[in-house]
Amino acid sequence: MNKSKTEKAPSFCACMAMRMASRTITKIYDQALKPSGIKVTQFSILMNIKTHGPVNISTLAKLQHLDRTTLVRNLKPLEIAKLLESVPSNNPRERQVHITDHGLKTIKIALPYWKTIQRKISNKLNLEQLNLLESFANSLEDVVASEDEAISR
Amino acid sequence: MNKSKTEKAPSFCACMAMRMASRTITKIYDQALKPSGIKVTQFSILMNIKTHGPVNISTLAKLQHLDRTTLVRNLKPLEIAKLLESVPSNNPRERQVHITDHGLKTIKIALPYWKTIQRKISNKLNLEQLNLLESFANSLEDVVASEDEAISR
DNA sequence: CTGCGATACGTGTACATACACGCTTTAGGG
DNA sequence: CCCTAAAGCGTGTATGTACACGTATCGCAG
Repeated sequence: MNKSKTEKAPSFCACMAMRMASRTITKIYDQALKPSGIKVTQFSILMNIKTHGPVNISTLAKLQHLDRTTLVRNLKPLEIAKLLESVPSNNPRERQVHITDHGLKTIKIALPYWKTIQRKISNKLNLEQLNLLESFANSLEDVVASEDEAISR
Repeated sequence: MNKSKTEKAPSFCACMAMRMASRTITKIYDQALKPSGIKVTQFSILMNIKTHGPVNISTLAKLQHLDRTTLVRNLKPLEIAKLLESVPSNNPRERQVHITDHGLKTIKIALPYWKTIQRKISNKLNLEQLNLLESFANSLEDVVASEDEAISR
């Protein structure tokens, strides 16, 4: 309490704070979405595909700022559950992922639950904080970019 | 841009924004820590054990706001790498986890890399944002608590 | 002493995440 | 036409994450 500044053993880690917050909020959303049978990550994928029509996997990964190979794995359970389909396209080296009727139905079920928890969270954290979250992520992207430059240089 | 308010199709999801930011910042930290051979999650565990002396697993999990069973898995690679040890204690139902010399050495190597990236991030995002991150996580904990009440009631 | 709730731990299962690698195909320069 | 760079995809491996379940021990009420 009486340490002036700049000293202090390192304890607070921005990354771990972020991860902690991520874990916590994920648990909240997953809990809220439970009646729909899908998790928030899956809900997000379905919404993205619904919005951006049939897309190939790489594009979808970029949309979600997600590693492509991660997305490939994440699609698996959704395909098995018949919530979406991935079919070969004209270009034989790419596959088009599109949502099924079952997927649309599931979204319709999940949406009210999502809205409710989204509202609850938005009340708890004010809007500035939420917007800040986006700018936060964007700022971080910048850091990544500059790191990449440093490497390729 | 000209939509007044309250309308707008749902697109921004607080949870997914958080997860995205978490993925991004994790990648940055892991990249920075690469020369030390450990990831930021592992660095965090080692630091916690070093700071809080030998602790049992449940306590450590609470410290990290992490599910206990998750921590059990996360300890595995660290034990295999001999960075820490988990030994039975007087109380036969609990194990004491303590850091090894090799673990201490690894921390010493990793620390400067951690400090550098932490500083870089702190410059990019101002301090208020970082503090806000903590309050953010705490606010979320409140939501979890109230949800739990709602269930047990 | 017996039984029961609370404490502490681990595993099975399933999903999320990303890096290293390898494969196929396409487009374009020579 | 050939060859190479780039685009697109998937898998092996390893870690992170949490829930459901089961096991063992302790402390204590009766």
